[in-house]
Amino acid sequence: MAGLALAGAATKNMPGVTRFMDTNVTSAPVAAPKVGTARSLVEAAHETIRHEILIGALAPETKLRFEMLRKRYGFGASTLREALTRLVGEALVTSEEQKGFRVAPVSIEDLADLTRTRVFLEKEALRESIRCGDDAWEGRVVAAYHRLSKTEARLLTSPEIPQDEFELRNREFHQALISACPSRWLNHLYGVLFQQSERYRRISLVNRKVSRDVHAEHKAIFEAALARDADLACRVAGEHIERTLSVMSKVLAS
Amino acid sequence: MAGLALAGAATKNMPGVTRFMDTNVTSAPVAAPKVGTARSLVEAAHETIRHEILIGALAPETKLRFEMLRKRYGFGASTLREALTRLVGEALVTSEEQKGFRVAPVSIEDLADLTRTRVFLEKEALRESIRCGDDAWEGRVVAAYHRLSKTEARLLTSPEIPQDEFELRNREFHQALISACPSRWLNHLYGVLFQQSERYRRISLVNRKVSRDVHAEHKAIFEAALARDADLACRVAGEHIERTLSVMSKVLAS
DNA sequence: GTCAATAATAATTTCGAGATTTTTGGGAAC
DNA sequence: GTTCCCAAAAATCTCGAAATTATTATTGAC
Repeated sequence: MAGLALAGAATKNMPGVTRFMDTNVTSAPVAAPKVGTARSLVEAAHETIRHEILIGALAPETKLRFEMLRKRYGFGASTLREALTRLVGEALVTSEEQKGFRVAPVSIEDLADLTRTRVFLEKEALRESIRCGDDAWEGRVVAAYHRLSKTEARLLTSPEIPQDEFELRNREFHQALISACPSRWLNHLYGVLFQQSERYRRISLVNRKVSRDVHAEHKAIFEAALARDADLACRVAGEHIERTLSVMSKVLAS
Repeated sequence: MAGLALAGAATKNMPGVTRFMDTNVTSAPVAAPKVGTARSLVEAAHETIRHEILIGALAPETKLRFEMLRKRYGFGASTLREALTRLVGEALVTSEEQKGFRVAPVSIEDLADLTRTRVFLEKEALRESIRCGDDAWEGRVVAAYHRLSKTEARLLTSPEIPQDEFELRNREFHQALISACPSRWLNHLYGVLFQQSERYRRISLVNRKVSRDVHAEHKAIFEAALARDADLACRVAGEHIERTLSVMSKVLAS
């Protein structure tokens, strides 16, 4: 019964790894991790749909019908349901009882509120991080800044391709900056807001180049943080975020 | 087929309302809402388990096995799964892939961090609320304060019974205070933290009387808010929360 | 006696079917 | 022309079973 189960049921329970390679029956345990390193189908579905929402492939307020999602991604109803529930917790999806799920709406008002709140949290977290940061923290910041700079330089020459990579490096840099803040809750809440901002950035910057000198802004934050000048770092970081808001608002309004 | 479905399947899909009254077959649409006004079984399960966690009936770090939950509450596996996923989003439950769900742990460190962060958010929200509050806001605050005072008075004479009611009034009062804050995000994040605090309060105060004069503290916040003295209100509210922390920490440490 | 390998057990994860609710569209009454 | 009602269709919600994974118990070797 073991052999039977292995062959026929690989597509039943196992995560994306096995699910996406069902052409032959070989039990090769090799990795074909279409979606990161998901350890369950729910996690794979969660990551997939989250990504689709973040990049705008699933537009705001799109009705998320199970039939559509089933055909598009191949997950079962219960799996999709739980993945969507997770996304509701991250405020990327809204749900109304008996009426299903929708991609969370966007608006200029929400973006302004989100940005304001994010600046409020980031300033506090950054101040604490600068106060508490040790050598390991400095190392993380330097490393993240270096990787971000590389990606930014690459964007100048081949601007279109590595949008996902830029988002990743950008998030890593910002999270490295506040990673020495000892408050778990502040970190957690900031993460939620940052992801929301990421979505607005992706929606706004579809097929657009970054016009202003983002690299210079990152450099200013980086240097202020390493110099342990909390006041300066907070001011520069706040201006950085609000300048981003300004650009995004204009795009959204158009 | 309609009649058949109505009789036999009342326990299948409908929310707690019908689920908990399956003795007779009358189609009386009356309400017997055991769990609030849940519109689906998932919502009923969510509210039920959340309440059990908040009051400590499900102790921190308890393993939440589906078999146990199924027998205890009568919900199906998928329903329970989604309810637990919602609770993960509220940080009342933790989950580890392939290893199931647990009631979120508690610790003095987490309580301290939670309280600090909550004070940080509450001060900002309260300041904004006082700045933007109109007559309707004042009305809500007066009403909530009045109801809370009544409940507090009742607690002095019959201290044990209405713990749930006190929590409800207390939450309504605190949320009324910041309800004029125009930031949806600040309100949302504050709600998450407040619920966490509620849990610590309930765990700490099991079978204990409130020793200090909580009513006087509420009164001070109330008067400062209505006087539109933001600085005073923030200071008093912060002291109120931190005094609560002090009591809870001692209980938790014992 | 300890440790590793293996079988048995228990728990989680996933899917598909069945049931209910919501939505939609046509038709009659006013 | 508008409104209301009812039937049909589509979508959501729920459950139980099947399958995989994790955990525990047992056996054998060193």
